Amino acid sequence: MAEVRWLSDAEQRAWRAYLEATMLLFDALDRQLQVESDMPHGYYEILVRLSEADGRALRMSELAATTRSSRSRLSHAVARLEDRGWVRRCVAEGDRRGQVATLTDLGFEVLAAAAPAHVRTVRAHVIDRLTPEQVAQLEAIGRAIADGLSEAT
Amino acid sequence: MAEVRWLSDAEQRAWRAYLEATMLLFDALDRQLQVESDMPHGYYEILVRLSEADGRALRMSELAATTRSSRSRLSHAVARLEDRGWVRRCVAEGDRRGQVATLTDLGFEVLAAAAPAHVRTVRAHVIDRLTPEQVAQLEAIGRAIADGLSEAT
DNA sequence: TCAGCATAGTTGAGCGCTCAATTATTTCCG
DNA sequence: CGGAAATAATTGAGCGCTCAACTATGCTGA
Repeated sequence: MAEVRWLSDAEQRAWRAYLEATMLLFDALDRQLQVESDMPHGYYEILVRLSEADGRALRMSELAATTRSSRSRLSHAVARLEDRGWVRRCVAEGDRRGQVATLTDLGFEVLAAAAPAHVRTVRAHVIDRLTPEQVAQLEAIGRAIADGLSEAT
Repeated sequence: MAEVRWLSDAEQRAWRAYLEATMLLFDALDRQLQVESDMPHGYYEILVRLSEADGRALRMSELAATTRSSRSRLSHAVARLEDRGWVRRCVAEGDRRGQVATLTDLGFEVLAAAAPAHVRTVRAHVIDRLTPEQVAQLEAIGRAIADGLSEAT
């Protein structure tokens, strides 16, 4: 094992600030969505991605890719969304292994009802607390980190 | 309900980049710690905070505050850490309602063994992918968000 | 052609977290 | 003082996620 390059003070402060912010933020987002719309943040993400897709439908694997979640996580989640009638699954044309998840009208309505309060929460805790420059910086930083983690194909 | 101020394109991109990065990152951190040190990231955080405290001990409520976790979460977590022999609990002097969690020698060793690989992971996925300026920006952004969420006393 | 491997997705056990309820102790103040 | 409220922490039910194992279908080449 090579030497460990510990974090400098500045790096440590940045890392901890990011961790702290993210922890508090994710808890807050989850709570807001849970209380006001009866769904965890992960479900909201799934509904959003489906709502943006052609025909409001996506293959399970595509949906897993865009939501950055494992196949297993998605399977469990979509199963529950289906129970609620927010999403419907059917076999994909041309590949009977595949499943296509489709957002139902009810699912779309639920999403439309949840979105305003969710966006307000994101604004209140993140966007509106940052300068436009910081918003741009956050995008660049996020991209740098995400790209590094994505390339692990 | 007031009008909704939806996110602009730039805001949307920043928010999604941050979400994506954080999702991938937290999954990666959790997996690394789980595989190499048999603990979730949350447990690591608890061990770190205890190791930095005077006498390697903290009141449950202080530990909850510094790790930004609920009392309930912490109770469950410390119960498991105690089962593993990494932490010990005893009643606080002067207030028999309180409990003091103390890092055991074994717990300290486990933390010391886990730390190098964890720090390498944080470097590889975050710090070393950012410029020093970006590290400073991340701290400022993190602080802005965390401060907003903390003030909800 | 068909065996072997790859791909798509599901399933169940086990764990950590949330919420609400609960226990135990201390503080406040009429 | 003594009862009510505040504080400290735990507990258990329920849910979402991970991992590993599994089913089912498609592809590929000797």
